[in-house]
Amino acid sequence: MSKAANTRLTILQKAFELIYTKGYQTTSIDEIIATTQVTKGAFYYHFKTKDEMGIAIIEEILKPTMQEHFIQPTEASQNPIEDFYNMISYLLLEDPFLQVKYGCPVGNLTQEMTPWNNKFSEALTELVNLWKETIINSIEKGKESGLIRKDVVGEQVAFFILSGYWGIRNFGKLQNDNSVYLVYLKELRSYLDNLK
Amino acid sequence: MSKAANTRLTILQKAFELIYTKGYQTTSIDEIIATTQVTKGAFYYHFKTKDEMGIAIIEEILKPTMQEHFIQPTEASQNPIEDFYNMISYLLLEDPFLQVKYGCPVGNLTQEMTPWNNKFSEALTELVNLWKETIINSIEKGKESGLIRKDVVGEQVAFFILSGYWGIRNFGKLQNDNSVYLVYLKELRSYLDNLK
DNA sequence: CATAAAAAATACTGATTAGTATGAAAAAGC
DNA sequence: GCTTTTTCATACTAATCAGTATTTTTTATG
Repeated sequence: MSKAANTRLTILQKAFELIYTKGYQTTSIDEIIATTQVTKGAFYYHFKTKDEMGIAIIEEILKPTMQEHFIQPTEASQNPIEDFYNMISYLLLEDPFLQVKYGCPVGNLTQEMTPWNNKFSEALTELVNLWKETIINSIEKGKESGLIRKDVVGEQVAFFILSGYWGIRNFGKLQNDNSVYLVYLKELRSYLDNLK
Repeated sequence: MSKAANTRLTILQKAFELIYTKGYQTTSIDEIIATTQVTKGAFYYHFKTKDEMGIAIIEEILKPTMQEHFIQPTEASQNPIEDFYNMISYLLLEDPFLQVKYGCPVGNLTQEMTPWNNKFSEALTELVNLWKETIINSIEKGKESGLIRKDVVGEQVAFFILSGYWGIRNFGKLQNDNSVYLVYLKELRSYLDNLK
């Protein structure tokens, strides 16, 4: 990777960490360049505005991560119900980057940036739709293989699972204690079993 | 109500509206006093800091509203499952103040202010716990009256319902279209029926 | 009405914000 | 090596921010 490309990636990664923990609006460019040891000239060479950097974080950091961790595993799945549970459980309890008190990066950005910033809304919508469609496809496969009841509606379940995940992440932020995750997961288990 | 008390209440109400639509951090005191037609001297006579005003909004606007609209109706309920659905459905589709694109005021504040502001966390936790406990009590009553299965765990269901609500509110913000609510409500109906 | 206290008005401050103007260094192309 | 383009560095600006200092007006109380 060229030195310039490295500078750009460093900015994106460090900025993302700051934004995840502090929020987008309250993370200043001065703070970003201080922690990255990059000058303002360099920053504005790579990004025309702060928002352009924000979009780049979604496209170049969040999107690939989501592809790798959620989309591909789910697509390869043979047992949707088991894998939905494992996916959520992994995200809540085991993912090494995510922390209870900081919630879900995508959920946070959605809450903070919509409905005022169209660019953010579009980029985030694309991200979320990707995840949603993958879940729907997985449910359809499960219905064909007999693991899921035929009368289950994929879209409804997808929204229900993802909503619950975003919501419990918000509870986690509030309580800063992953015991809420454990309670939630028990009920998720029960809900998912009812799809069989 | 004295003129002073009226000034204070006006500030709280208008500030709350601004914060609901724009977010807390991005709503400035200058903006609040501009829309309320109140001077800075008056504002800082009533509130020592911006955060003190924020807490007052939670205590004096959000809390009474929640008491009136969610707590009392649920406590009076004879049929928990039906009333849970109606409560969520009302909030999503009928409440005259709430708007799809702005999400849930309590959820928004939680996302934005935790984990950095302890005062906010405490005030919001109190609010949410009130709601949660009311749901749990209602479930217990439902179990006694035979409307809900005995093996249902109240706390799990409470978290599941509230998480789903917060989450779908965030989806609403993202899509700015209440069709996501309709899809969500269908699955909620199905989930709740499984508690019988 | 007189006085004291409460309530509000005005003008300011220092810090922080995103973004810019300009020039210097580094890298690439020939 | 020379030139051009890319990449980065420094110093600045105008706007906005939460909060303060001070004074004036309004209200309550005797």
